[in-house]
Amino acid sequence: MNATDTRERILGRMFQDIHKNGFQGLRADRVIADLGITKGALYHYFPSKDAIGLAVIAEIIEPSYLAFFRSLEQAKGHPIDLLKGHLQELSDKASPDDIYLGCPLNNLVQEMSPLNEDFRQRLKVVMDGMIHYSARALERGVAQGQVKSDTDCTAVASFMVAGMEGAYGVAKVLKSLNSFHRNIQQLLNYLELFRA
Amino acid sequence: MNATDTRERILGRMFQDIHKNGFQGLRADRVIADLGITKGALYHYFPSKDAIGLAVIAEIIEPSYLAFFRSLEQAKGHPIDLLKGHLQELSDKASPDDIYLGCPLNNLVQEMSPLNEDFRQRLKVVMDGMIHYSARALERGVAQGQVKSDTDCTAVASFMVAGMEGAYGVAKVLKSLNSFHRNIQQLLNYLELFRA
DNA sequence: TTGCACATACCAACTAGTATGTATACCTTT
DNA sequence: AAAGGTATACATACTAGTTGGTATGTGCAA
Repeated sequence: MNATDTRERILGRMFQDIHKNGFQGLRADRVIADLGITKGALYHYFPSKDAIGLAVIAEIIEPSYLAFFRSLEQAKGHPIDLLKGHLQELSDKASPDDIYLGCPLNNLVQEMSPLNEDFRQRLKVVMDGMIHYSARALERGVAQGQVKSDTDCTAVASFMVAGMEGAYGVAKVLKSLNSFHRNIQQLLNYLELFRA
Repeated sequence: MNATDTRERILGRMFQDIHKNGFQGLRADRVIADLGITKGALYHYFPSKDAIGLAVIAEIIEPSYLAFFRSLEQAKGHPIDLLKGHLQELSDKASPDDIYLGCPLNNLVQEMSPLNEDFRQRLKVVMDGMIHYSARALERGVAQGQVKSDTDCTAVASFMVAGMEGAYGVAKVLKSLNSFHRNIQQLLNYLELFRA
């Protein structure tokens, strides 16, 4: 077991605990007991609880969310199909647990944005990225005649992200995978409106 | 100062504190210090912290959210106009603080649904209500030829709520009232699609 | 004189964080 | 290659400050 492994194991479990309990509900003691390590190990890698949360955002959440949206820059194909494909995949792959625990990004956004400016800014980077890359893809679509020329690309991209997060949230209270599927479907219908 | 007043003063401040800090971040000590009362008063009215949270949902959040949607049952006028009017009002009246602190309902949904089944069920009642009354209004619209006959009213109502919550969430991280306005506008455009 | 509406004082359990010890790998010097 | 020093990667034990909750007392109105 080398150092990198331990750090990543810690981060992984912290992510899971935050996903379920929120950052304020995160209990470092619970996680380290679960991992079979001690406080010495934890505080060797992270100076504080806040640092753990920020590391989870930067090293786990941000990469996993932005991977797809960044890939839009080089992706070939109709931007609306690409975006719809991604949403469809989210919908298809969502497990009951994914729905019950909600979107990790959205959870942290709702909880931490008003409480900690460092958190908010890190989360904003992710959200901005998702919207930005989607909007750029749509803009290229406009330029290529694939997307209606009067489309407000940023507004559509932003609403797509909002609809997605909202779909997670509603499904979470209702504890209903079907609700998620239905709402994503409505979002897909919405996106279709902008095809040229 | 009679008893009812004290109870409601407590509940009101608890709501504010929860709105900002979340339920897990709620500190009873902070609130009672703020109100100038003591633990004796607090625990005279509420047996536990959970009871406070549930009372806030049942007595403050639920009535304030469902008031409009219940009113749809007797409301005259085009259902799409009624729904759009409500969203437009939310958009117009939203203060920077409303956006920064987010939607109280959505905040609690994200935080508490996986943690406490009592909370989830109380919150689900509110969310179900919003969707249910909206869907019924749309169905009456279908019957009266105001709404397209092939409309999946529940799906549209559900997505409207999701879009609304999503709009709050995105605006919250971005700390942008404009983002909220834009996303609500997109939601209004979406609703317009179903006018007969 | 009984019950309601609080106030006061207190506590047990937790929780992030620290101070300190130690085994081991690695690197340098002789 | 052996010796010796040093940084890394943890483990152990402890603490200070919270935090929800309780036990008990008290003024007052009906």
